[in-house]
Amino acid sequence: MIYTVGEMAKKLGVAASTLRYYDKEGLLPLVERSSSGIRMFRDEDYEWLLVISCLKKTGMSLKNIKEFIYLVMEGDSTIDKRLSLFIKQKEAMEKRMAELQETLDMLDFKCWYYRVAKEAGTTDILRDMPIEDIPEEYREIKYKLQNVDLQNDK
Amino acid sequence: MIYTVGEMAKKLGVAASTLRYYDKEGLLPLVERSSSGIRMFRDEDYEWLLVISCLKKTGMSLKNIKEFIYLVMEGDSTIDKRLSLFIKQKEAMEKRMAELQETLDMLDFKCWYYRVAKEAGTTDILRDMPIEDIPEEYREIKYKLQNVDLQNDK
DNA sequence: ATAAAAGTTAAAGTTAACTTTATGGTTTAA
DNA sequence: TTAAACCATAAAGTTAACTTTAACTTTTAT
Repeated sequence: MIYTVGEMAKKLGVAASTLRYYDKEGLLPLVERSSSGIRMFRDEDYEWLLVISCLKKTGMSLKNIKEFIYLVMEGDSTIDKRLSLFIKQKEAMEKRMAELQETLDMLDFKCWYYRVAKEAGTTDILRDMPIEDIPEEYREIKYKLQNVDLQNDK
Repeated sequence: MIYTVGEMAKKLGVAASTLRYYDKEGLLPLVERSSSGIRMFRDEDYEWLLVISCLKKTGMSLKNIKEFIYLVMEGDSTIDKRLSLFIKQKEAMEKRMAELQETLDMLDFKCWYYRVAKEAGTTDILRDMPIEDIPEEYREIKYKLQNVDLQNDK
C-alpha cells in the first residue's frame, strides 16, 4: 500500500501539515517521492511513524527522536547507544510516573475535601478538622500540601 | 515568616521571574506588597504556590489554575464547581497515566529488543525471530507497534 | 555614604511543535 | 478539459510558559 501525505495523516489521526513538518525536520528521511515530488508513504513508514508517536508520548523531543532515527540508520554499530537511550528514557518515565502518582493522590485528597465541603455547605469545617477525623489515606498528602519546610525557616 | 520574591523562588526551586510572571498573570492575587511596592510572600502564599505547582503537574494550564483560584476566592458558593473541576482533572489524569503505562510497556519491549540485539551484535536476529521465541510479555506490544491496520487497507 | 545586591515594570525575545498563508503544480472525476 | 481536490514549498504566525533586557528604585552591608 502507498499513501499520500493526506491519507497517512488520516490513518494516524494527525494533520497533514504535521507530517510535512516532521519531514522538514528530518524525521522521515525514509519516505520516498514520486517523479513529480509527491511523498509516497509505505507501510514501513507507517510503522516508523508509530514509533515516533510512542517516543513522543514518552516525552522525548523531536530533536532526540531524530537522533534516534539516525542511530538506527547507521546500523548495528549503534545498538549499544540505542539500548542506553531506551534505558535512560525508561528511567525518566518511571520517575515521571511516580511523580504523577503523587499528583493523583493530591487530586484524590482534593476530591474528598470538596465532597466533605459540599455536604457541609462550607470549607470551614475542613479548616478546623482534627487530624483524627481525616481518613488515614489523606493525612500524608494533606501534610505535604501544607509542608512549610519548618527546618529552613529562620 | 515573610519572603521576598527571590527568597520564595529559592524555597520553591523556581526562578524569581517565574513568580513575577505568575503574579502578572493573576495567579497570585493574594500576595501583599510593602509600602515601596516589594512583594511580601507569606507562608500562606507558599501553600498556594504548592497547590499551583501540583495543579501544573496534573497538566492544568495556568489559565485554568487562575480560574480555580478565583473560584476559591469567591467562597463557599463555588464548592460544587471546584469539586467537579477536581473530578474532571482526576479522570483526565487517570487516562493519561494509563496511556503512559502503555508507553512504558513499549520502552520495556525496546530495552529487551536492544539487549538481545546487543548480545547478537545485530538487529537481524530480531527481524526473523519466530513469535514463540519472543517472551510472552512482549508479544502484545510488539504486535501493536507493527499494527498496520489491515482492516482499513484497500 | 555609597556600592552591590536585589527589588520593580514594560516590553521584547525564546522555544517547541505545530498551523496558516501564499503561491503554484498535479491528479482525478464528470 | 476543466474544476475541484489534492500535492508541493517557503515563510510567517501561533501558543504557552517562561526568560531576558533595559531602565530604574530600594535595601543591605561595610
